[in-house]
Amino acid sequence: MSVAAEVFGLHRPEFDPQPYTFTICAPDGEAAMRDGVFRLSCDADLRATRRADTVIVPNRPDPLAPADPRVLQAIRSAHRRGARLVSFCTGAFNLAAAGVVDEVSVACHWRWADELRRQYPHIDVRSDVLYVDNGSVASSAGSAAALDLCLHLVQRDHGVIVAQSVSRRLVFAVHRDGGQRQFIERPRLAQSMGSSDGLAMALSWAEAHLDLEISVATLASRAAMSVSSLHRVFHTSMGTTPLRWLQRARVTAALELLQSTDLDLATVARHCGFRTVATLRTYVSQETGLTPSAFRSRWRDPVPAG
DNA sequence: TTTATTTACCGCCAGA
DNA sequence: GCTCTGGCGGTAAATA
Repeated sequence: MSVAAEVFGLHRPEFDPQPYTFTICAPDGEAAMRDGVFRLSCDADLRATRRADTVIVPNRPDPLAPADPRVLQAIRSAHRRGARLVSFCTGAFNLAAAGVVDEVSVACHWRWADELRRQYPHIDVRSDVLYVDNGSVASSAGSAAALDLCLHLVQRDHGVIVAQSVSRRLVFAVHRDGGQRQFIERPRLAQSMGSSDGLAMALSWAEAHLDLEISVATLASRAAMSVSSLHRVFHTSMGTTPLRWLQRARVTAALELLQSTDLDLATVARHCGFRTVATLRTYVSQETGLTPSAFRSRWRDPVPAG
């Protein structure tokens, strides 16, 4: 709940109009939070979901207890009229109970994934990723993953500049891709030899020098380890590969330049380490579904709407 | 969009 | 015997 309030509910004087209007609602205007540790009272009841573009379903206090039928009805109604549904953590139980994720994958906190599968065996439950965005329904694992999902949604709604502004205000250093693992394991190598510092320095260096041609071998050399070890460390600690990490860093930088400058595509490509505009186009399209020019046209206006 | 080339990934193995 | 590392080679993916 606090993640949603922080990202979507906070007043942001840097934007006019505000990117979002935010309302907390609950049956009877009250809800038990954090397994009943405290109760939240709010001004709105579930009728507020009838006009929302996005309905966020935070964690359910007790996934083993029956869901509140009024909440399920509100979720179904919102889904029917085309509102976007978002769940955090055990909120996935409510989406499943409402029958709105029968056809799509749903992410859930790893601790509750087996129970969700047991209760709803026909649903594709993802406990290995941070979040899943199916367009009309998005779901995430625990609280930190919820933050990743929220920033992903802000970027989808308002572009990379607004998302980065929100991220900075949160002092949230790195937005993680949804496909990354829920578990971040610290490699024993890093603990014993301090090589995590080497890796961190290598990644910092790469982010500061994206205009250079950086190969996996270069990254490995900067991190003072072999290519084989680099692959292992990436797989274990981040659930991705060196190249995929590098590509994401390049695309993020490119989107920022597209949105905040008038640089021509060749210059943007060069600044971000894409050797040709065609390569830039491929990755921007992959990430956003838009060509670089279309992305720029879509987000060039710094004042967000809606 | 297609094609050829380069590079990355990953499983396996041997050595420390 | 276990863990970690680095190299090799086949396959897949990326890139020009």
